[in-house]
Amino acid sequence: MKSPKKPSIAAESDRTIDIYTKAAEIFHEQGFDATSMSNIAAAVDLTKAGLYYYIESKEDLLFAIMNYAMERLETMVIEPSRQFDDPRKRLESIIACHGRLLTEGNTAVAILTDEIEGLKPKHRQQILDRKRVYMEFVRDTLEALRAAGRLRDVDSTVATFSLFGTLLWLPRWYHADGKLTGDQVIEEITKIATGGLINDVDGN
Amino acid sequence: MKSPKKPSIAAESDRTIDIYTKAAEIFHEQGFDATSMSNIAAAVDLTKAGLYYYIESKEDLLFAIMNYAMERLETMVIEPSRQFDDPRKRLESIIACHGRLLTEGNTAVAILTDEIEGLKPKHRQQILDRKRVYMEFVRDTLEALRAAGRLRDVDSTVATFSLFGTLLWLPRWYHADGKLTGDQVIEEITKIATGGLINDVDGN
DNA sequence: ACAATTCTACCGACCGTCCGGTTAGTTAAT
DNA sequence: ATTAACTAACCGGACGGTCGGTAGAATTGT
Repeated sequence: MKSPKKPSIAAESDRTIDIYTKAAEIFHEQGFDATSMSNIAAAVDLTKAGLYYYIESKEDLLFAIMNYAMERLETMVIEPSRQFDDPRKRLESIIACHGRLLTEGNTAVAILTDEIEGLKPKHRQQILDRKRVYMEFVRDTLEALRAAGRLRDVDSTVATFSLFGTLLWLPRWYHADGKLTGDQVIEEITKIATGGLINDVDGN
Repeated sequence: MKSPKKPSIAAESDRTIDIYTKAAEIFHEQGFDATSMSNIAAAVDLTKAGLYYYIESKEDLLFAIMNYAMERLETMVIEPSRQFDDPRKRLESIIACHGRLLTEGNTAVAILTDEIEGLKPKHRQQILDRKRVYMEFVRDTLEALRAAGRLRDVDSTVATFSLFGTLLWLPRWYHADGKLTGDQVIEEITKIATGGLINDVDGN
């Protein structure tokens, strides 16, 4: 009766997901290199050998976390935002969805940026390729704005990186128990980012 | 006749400065934890033992680099920008000066953000305190804009972090041999950031 | 003037520790 | 009896750091 089937991303067991989640948190707090497998094992109440019953290697664990994070980005940011035809609405959706992933504590997504160097070249390239797709989705959105005469006179590549910088920095300073709620922070960031990009001559 | 006195930051020898510079570059490329002392030693044509003639410990080396970076931020960003009384000019100066430090390859400044966890708690707190001073300088500038009725309706803390995010992300994607020059990138970032913050109703 | 001494800038070899990962075996439930 | 889910003990290797020593330049004593 309790979770009879769990056809998640790759049919992982509950325990495996628990390990991924905890590992992502610890990687996020301490960094990949500074985290030992014993640290992770202890956090999920296992010995190191017990942990290796579930995973193949440290690098593989990181790769799995990053694949999960990319899958979240794609299904929780790109897909929902793609449904907006209006480029401004689409841009706002990207910021809000991505921001929400980060403020709601999806540490895996936060790791995506910081720990890429921990991957072997082949795995790294796979993740970078998927990130590139995301980046070009954002850039295309900006270019759609430009085509409609609604983008300020800014380079879309620099604009995309600027937006990413703002978003990627978010999990390093935002804490859920601060004076602003996650939704408030997202709204502020949306105001700032769109204000810097959108030509507001006709007020929409 | 050749450099008779060199009263630099702390009267360091040429060799020491060379070590700091090279170490900063390698830390920036590979990360602090992923860099071994032998790596650094080889990069400055020394053995590990020879390297330890100049430094006390790996952590101490990182601390020295970060102190140097903070000193650069203070003298090359805060001090020159403080001379502008007009808050908009001051904000633009902050972005331009900080951006220039990063595009001109001051790797030490780039490290400041990413490798804080490598420091011992006491040293880390010292650096964080100095960074806090910088952050409040930026926030005060935004509040001065607000007092003059020239800031959009945005939270100044979130705005400061957003700006920092954009700047701190810069050295991770900008390469000097790209299609845009450093100055062009800085100008674009300035447009985007100020556009998102400044209330342009009366055009200045 | 020159030998004796001291100092600067380094090196080869080594040490204890910790890490990622393995192996051989145990336990508990089917 | 078999299998899934572990554990205690261990391994090779890399790491940060140390130690004893030394070539050569600089300084000092006479």
